[in-house]
Amino acid sequence: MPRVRFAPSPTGFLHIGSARTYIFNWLYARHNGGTMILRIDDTDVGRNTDASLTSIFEGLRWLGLGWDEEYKQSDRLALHRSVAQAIFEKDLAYRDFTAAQSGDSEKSGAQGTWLFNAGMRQLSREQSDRRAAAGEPFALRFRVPHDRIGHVQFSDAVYGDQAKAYADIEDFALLRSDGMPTYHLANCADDADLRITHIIRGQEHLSNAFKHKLIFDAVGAESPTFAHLPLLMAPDGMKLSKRVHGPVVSVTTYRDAGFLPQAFINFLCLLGWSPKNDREKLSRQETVDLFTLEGINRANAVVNFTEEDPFDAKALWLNAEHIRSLPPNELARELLPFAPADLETLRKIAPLIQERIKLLRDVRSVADFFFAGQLPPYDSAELIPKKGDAAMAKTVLLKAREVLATADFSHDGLDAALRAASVSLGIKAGQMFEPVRVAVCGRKTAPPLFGTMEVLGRDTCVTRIAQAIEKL
RNA sequence: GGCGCUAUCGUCUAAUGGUUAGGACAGAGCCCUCUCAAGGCUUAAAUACGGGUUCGACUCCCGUUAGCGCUACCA
Repeated sequence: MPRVRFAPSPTGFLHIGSARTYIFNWLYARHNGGTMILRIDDTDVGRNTDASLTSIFEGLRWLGLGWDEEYKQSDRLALHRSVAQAIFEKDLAYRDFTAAQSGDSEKSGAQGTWLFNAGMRQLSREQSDRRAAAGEPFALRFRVPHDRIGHVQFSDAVYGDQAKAYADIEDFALLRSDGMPTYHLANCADDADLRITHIIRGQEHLSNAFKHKLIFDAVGAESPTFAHLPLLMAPDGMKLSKRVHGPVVSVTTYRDAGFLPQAFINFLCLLGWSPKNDREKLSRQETVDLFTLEGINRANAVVNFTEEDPFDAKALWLNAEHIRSLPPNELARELLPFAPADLETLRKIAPLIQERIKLLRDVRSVADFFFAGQLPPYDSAELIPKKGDAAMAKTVLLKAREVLATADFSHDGLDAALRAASVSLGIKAGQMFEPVRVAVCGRKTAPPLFGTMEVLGRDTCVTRIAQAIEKL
């Protein structure tokens, strides 16, 4: 039984890259009948915030992909320290009394990789114990066997065989001088303890995986299978980041704009993974059925957003697709938080706007005239039909008012009545409908006229037409 | 700088070494039509570059270039 985990650190809002990582883990678990674990990696006390914790839970709850077990790393410090101690006892780690580097260091300009701080590796145990006992602060570093010829190696489920020479891996820290575990240690200690079988995470960790392999080996734990995911990039070519790209990459931005969770999930899945059969629009169950690690590709994927347009066109299209395939009553329910109307009204409106909105929030602009008691002001020139003039508009509206007073107010009844009216006026049907549409909706582009009028009802329609006549 | 990873239309992607390099979104055009959509049809658009290997390379190998990641007592 596979056991997978999503391990966010609560240092910022949940962004779409993290959401995708969660989704892939969840999909893998569900496809294989495994266990999905949520673990909050909160060992960086200084950067943790409650707001981001809230954001993570809110985002995940919205996705609606539940997890089976939940942990918090800060509850597990004793485990981390005991693992560190065990590694130290085996002499696979040593105390480093060098003060922490401050700021961005010079080493990026150096000739090679920094491997360790001089003098600390070969400190005798006695010396080390003495200085520690004297209260001198130290970091605990992993003793990478630099002198050994050979490589750390593992096979990544996505990127294939990986190898890195011992000589190229620096003595990374396990424990900070304040005694807190580093990411590497806490991460591996927990993964081993929770018996994680597959680590599915962003490719930024591919290089870290060598260190992790070293830790797993040091504690005698079987190394989980690694599956690294290609990164999500911004159109500017940079890795997606909360810091530089802001709320456009926040999950809640998508939620608040009116994405359906499944559409959002669908979009994210297609970034870096393909079902290989040209399928694009997928239901949750289809995605679970189709998902495999083999379908994941290796190249980074760009999320095409801009400042003016925060959403990738494909995401929008997928959302529209999912909206269109919803039963109207369900769409009405989804619309409820976005529209100033009750469910009953929305049920009537939903079929009219279903194929006209890309985001749930579009209901406010597309169906505004259903909600407003009084139409917002519009230019009376709008009432003039194609190849017509103000006089024609007036004639049309007068006739419409007359006909509508008694017409059967159903789609077909209205269709018949208004077409008949256009015939009796000797004008084209379109010239008849246009002024009526503007009078009733307040603008030229709107959902189909008869269905709209049916929902609006006789009183509202007749009143609005009368008001339009006033304007002419 | 070192190490690692990657490279197919603008974007997401497909292609047991043999296809006219396919699909989708976005773009353009046409049709349908009471407007707007939706739908249908058409169109434009790609294998980063250079070498190999092979009868044959998007596919395998090498190099170049470019991008990304890691190189912290962040994760």
